[in-house]
Parts: sequence; structure tokens; C-alpha cells
Amino acid sequence: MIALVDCNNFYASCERVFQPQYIGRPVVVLSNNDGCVIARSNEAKALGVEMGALAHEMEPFFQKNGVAVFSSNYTLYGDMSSRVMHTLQSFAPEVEIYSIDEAFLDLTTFKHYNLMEYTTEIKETVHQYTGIPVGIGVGASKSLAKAANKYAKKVHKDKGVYVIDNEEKREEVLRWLPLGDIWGIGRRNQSYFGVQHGVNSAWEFSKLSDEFVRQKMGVVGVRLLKELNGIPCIDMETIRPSKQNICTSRSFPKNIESKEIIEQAVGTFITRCGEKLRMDKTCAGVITVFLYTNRFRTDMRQHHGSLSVKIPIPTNHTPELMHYGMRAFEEIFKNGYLYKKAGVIVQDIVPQDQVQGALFQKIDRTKQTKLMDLLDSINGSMGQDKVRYAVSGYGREWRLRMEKLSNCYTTNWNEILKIKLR
DNA sequence: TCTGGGGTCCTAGGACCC
DNA sequence: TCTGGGGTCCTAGGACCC
Repeated sequence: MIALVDCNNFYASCERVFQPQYIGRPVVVLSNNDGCVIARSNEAKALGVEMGALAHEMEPFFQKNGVAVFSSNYTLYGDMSSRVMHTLQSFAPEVEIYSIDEAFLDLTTFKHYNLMEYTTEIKETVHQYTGIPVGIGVGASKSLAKAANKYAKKVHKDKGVYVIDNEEKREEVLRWLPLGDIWGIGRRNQSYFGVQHGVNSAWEFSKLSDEFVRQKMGVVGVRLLKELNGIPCIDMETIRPSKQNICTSRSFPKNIESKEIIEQAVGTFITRCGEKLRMDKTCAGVITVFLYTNRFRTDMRQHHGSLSVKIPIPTNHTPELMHYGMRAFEEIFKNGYLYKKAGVIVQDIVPQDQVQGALFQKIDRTKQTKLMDLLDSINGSMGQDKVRYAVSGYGREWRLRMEKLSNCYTTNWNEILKIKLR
């Protein structure tokens, strides 16, 4: 049996842990640049606040209805996530961290337990240890665990836990689960099977033939079909494979024309990519830089520049990444456009101890590695970009708008929670 | 005024091999 | 008359996830 543990309204819940006055009140969290709504508490959902609603349009509504509004605080959410995951790891031998707020637990060894009781204990413990409410679904496959989790949250709200441990319960959940809410059915397939072929529920989908599903969805669909019918086809991935791509990109809070400022942004993104590579102990063999004008402003001249540059010997040293990345930047930057977004992707990633050298070039990177280690340790303890590359500059123009940022209560001594005693 | 960021997997088709 | 058969690798694009 597999359990899926999913944090309820995760970002909103994180904010509430340290500002409990918002428990029971509507809370929303905004995207980068405070652009649109990306997370809502149940109270906010009940008020009809939509996912993706534009923040500036909603402002009067938020005021009127007493909705608490936060900028995204990924430092806080990331740390809260690792607390939740650590807690879960004490309940199962195999835990797959699936996303910032979700994990699969292999409960095979607990099959003789009362799983309702056991998962309820997990839920209560996570809440006690971290302050984060979770919902748990259990089933014979990952897809069934996902379905059970949805069912637990919507239908068995009081318990927040649901276990599919027999055929009747499987049918009950699948009959309830709308087609589009199946894990792996996105907009396209929902429209194909739902609108064109009259399939409305997961139950009806599960009765389709392999061939019919394969035609539209390939093997992915057939796997899903089997999973819903209780035959697990998607394995647990407890060891996180190293990433195949790493991307750092941002939209700017306003349109930017200046080459110098965009160069500062790109320089910073390259630095971030280097840090991420070194954190993963990997090196990249290709670096891509891209620049976009505002695609929503159809009245303005558009330019989508993107260029990939091969790095002769895969690296994770920032100066080298900077060299090739900036070469790409020089190629794609065009004067006279208003840029809205830029980013850097590193690809062809290999473990840093398996880097293929060049035939006629001896590689000795001891010095650079020492330098990078030192830089990472300084910036790690003193704060990001404390020591920075000159090209990154000090410009603020491109930096995220975060007007409603909460404190980093768990990662910064200066922002730790203060309690007054009377 | 404004509309996020970061990933994975699969497939088809082209280019190439013997 | 009748055009072999069986592979791999790479890339772009589509679909999906949170």
C-alpha cells in the first residue's frame, strides 16, 4: 500500500504557522512580483477567490473581505517543507518527496496495521511537530493514493484521511473523482475523453480499453489505466535522481530596455545556476540564455531571443558559466526592445566526479574548486550575494516586487518569532 | 499598473549505422 | 520486374506535474 501525504493549502498554511491570528480567516499568497494569486486558504476559496486572479484587480475585494495577502516566501516554504518531510520519514522506511508539499510513503511493511489509525497518527504528528495540516490518501498504487487523497480532503474533511483497501471503496472513490482530477489527465485529455467521448468520472475512464487509451495517450495512459485498476505501474522513487535541467528565470516588475540592467539580471541567474549545480554536485555541458519581451502586450514589438552554448568541458564554476552565458547574452540581446523576462538554463548535466576531460587539455580545477567552495561558504553564512560578481551589479530595477513578504522565521536569526510576555 | 517558476516523460521523425 | 531489415541517437514538440 502507498500513501500520499499532501499539505493543505501549503503556502497559506506556512504563513499561518507564525501568524496564528490568520487561522480561520481567508489568506492568499501571490506569485512572484505580487502578480496573481497562487495559493488560497479554504476561507479564501469559499469567498470565490480564483487561482490566478490578478492581485491588483482583487485588491479592493481583499480589503473589503479582510483577506490577508502575502508575497511568496520560498525560503520559508522550503524550510517548512523539509520539516514536514523529516517528520514523514520517521513513519515509513521509503519516502518519495514528490513536490514541495507532497510525499509518497511506502506502507508495505505496515499492511497488517490498521492503516486508518496509522495515517491518522501521521497526520496528527505532522501537525503537532510543524503546525502544517495535511491530508492523506492510501491505495494500492500511486494513482489510487492520489485519488484517495482528493477524496479525503473533499468528502471526509473531518478526518482528512482515506484508505482504499477494498473494491467497494475503490469504486466509491473513482465514481466520485471527476475525469479531470485524475493524476495525469490534463486539459487536453480531459477535453478529448470528456467532451468528445462522454467519459465523466475516473470510474468510467478505468473501464476504457487499453487500445483506446493508448491511441491518445501512449504508454503513459495505459499505465494510468492499470494504476486506477489497482495494478501499480509507477514505482516509488526514493533516491532523488540528479536533475537533467536547472533553470533560473524571472519576470521583471516592469519592462526594461537597458542592456546593462538586463545583463545584471542574467549575471545573477548564471550565479544562481552555478550554486544549484554545486549544491547537487553536478556540472553542466550546455548553458542557455533567453530574453522575452512582454508577450501579453501585443501592441508592442516582440523579441524572443534564446541561445544555447556548448561548454567544452562540463563545469559548475561560476566564472566559466559566466563566460559562455554572457557570450550567448551578447548574441541575443537586441537594442530597442522592452524586455519583461529573462532566464538561464543549464543542461547536459553530469555528476561532477564523472566529467569527461578533453583529449589535449589537462584539467586541474583544484584552484577554482577551492574558490567556489570558499565563496559558497561565505555567502552561505553571511547571506546570498554577500560576495558577488561585478557583472551582477547592485541594480534593483529587475528584482522581484515583494511588498507583502513575511519573515523568514525559521532560517534567519534577525527574523525569528518574537513573543511578548506580560 | 498587471497576468509565476521550475520541472519530467514520451513520441515522431530525421539522420545515421551495419 | 519491384524496391532489405534492423537498429541507435538526437531533437522538437506536446502533454503532464506541482
